[in-house]
Amino acid sequence: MTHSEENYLKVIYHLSVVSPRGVNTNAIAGMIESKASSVTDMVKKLAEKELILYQKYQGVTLTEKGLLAAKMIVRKHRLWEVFLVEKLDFTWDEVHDVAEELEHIKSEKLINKLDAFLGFPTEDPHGDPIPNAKGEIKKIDKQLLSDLETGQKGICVGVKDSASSFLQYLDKQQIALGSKIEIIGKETFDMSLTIIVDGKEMIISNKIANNLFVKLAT
Amino acid sequence: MTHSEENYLKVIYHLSVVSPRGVNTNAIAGMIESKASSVTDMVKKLAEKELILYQKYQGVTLTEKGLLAAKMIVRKHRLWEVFLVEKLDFTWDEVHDVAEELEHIKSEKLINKLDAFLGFPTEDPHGDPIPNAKGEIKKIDKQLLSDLETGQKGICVGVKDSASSFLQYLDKQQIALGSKIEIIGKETFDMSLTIIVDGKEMIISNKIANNLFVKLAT
DNA sequence: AAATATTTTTAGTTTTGTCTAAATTTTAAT
DNA sequence: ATTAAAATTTAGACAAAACTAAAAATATTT
Ligand SMILES: [Mn+2]
Ligand SMILES: [Mn+2]
Ligand SMILES: [Mn+2]
Ligand SMILES: [Mn+2]
Repeated sequence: MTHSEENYLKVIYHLSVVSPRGVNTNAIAGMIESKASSVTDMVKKLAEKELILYQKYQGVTLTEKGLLAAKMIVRKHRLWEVFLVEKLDFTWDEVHDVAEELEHIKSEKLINKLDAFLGFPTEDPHGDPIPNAKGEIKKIDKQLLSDLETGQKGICVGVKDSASSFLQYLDKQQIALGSKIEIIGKETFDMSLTIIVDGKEMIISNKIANNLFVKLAT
Repeated sequence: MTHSEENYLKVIYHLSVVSPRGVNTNAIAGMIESKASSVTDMVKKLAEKELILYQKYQGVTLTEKGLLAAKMIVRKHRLWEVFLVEKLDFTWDEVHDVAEELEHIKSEKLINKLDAFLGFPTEDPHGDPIPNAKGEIKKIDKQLLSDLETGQKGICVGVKDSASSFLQYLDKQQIALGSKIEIIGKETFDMSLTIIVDGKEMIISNKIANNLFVKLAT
């Protein structure tokens, strides 16, 4: 599989979460940063290789084979992110672009040895699950902070968006994975939240709350 | 720079050692495993980018810029080889192909952090020198085992060829970097050598002796 | 020095992955 | 049910990196 084919497969995999009944050409083009016509071409090739099911005008879905291949790319991406943060002292906002390149290195032995070296981590630095060598993913019990009610408490376990500007904002506010968050107020006008993060009170916008995953604390 | 351009540059760099007055089209084609006509095309592109000097029919030489770029690729290749052996427990015959891919990852920060993580190694698992971040290379005092006289002793410090079949042969004979080698006899007919490796006597062919580097022990 | 062999370059194709512009199909709105 | 809008596909083109076959330049023999 080429570099480009792998990128398409991964994007289709991610889009499948929200569009399980078929991923659109345009959505793929948006993620890959290419044009719809280019997507049509590539999608035909992937269908030819039986990695996806493609019906003209109806969008695409991954086959079993394509799903496993996509998971293996995601596995590599996330393991490399763990390596960069844990071993090379990268910050969580610096790792994504490098991992985008590293995920294409073709060596099963490499990735399995890396996995062992890192102690078989189950989550990456952004709280996303890492598929194991068989492609199995441990379901993480989490929900968006924006879905919590006033008075509820949770522990920050992941980010939905991992744009570096967002991650750097979180660093500045001292919000990290593991932080205890309690909601003490909701503004109905703009849906902004007043929260207490590890004892410190602050106000965050709805957009922030919409991109933070928490595990509900009872 | 593309993947392919980097491979050409690296090959030209290696061939420059034996052909400092200009590397031939055919020699490059042999190493890249492509055809002379393809080399001509690529060589024009590299000259256009001022990475090499190219005169029709006269071979190519690296510019300062091209030399530094080539050294950075070699640096990455060898640091990744050290990583694979030291941290992921690969054997020295398994690392080259993976490093061929890893050497193209584009991140200065990554390679310098990797360098630090590995403790700034100066040689790779095959005894080849690793250029530092400035492109400086520590000259290693070594010579071919085949150039030693009967009675001389040395310590194995590197291999000239690093084909996995050769490396596996060395493993089988328990010859490794650091082994003490003494020449106790030379056969004039086929230039085979009788040697003592860490106390163990054995016979090796001229081809083996021609691919082993030793540091002379006084 | 001329003839021959070798090396290198040019010319013309191919494949991969992209693009623009036009045509087609599907979806949404009157 | 038409019509308008949006999404998707087709057609044709291009750049990168490879190839084969033929032409040109250089090197080697006789
Ligand atoms: Mn990422
Ligand atoms: Mn991640
Ligand atoms: Mn190598
Ligand atoms: Mn090496």
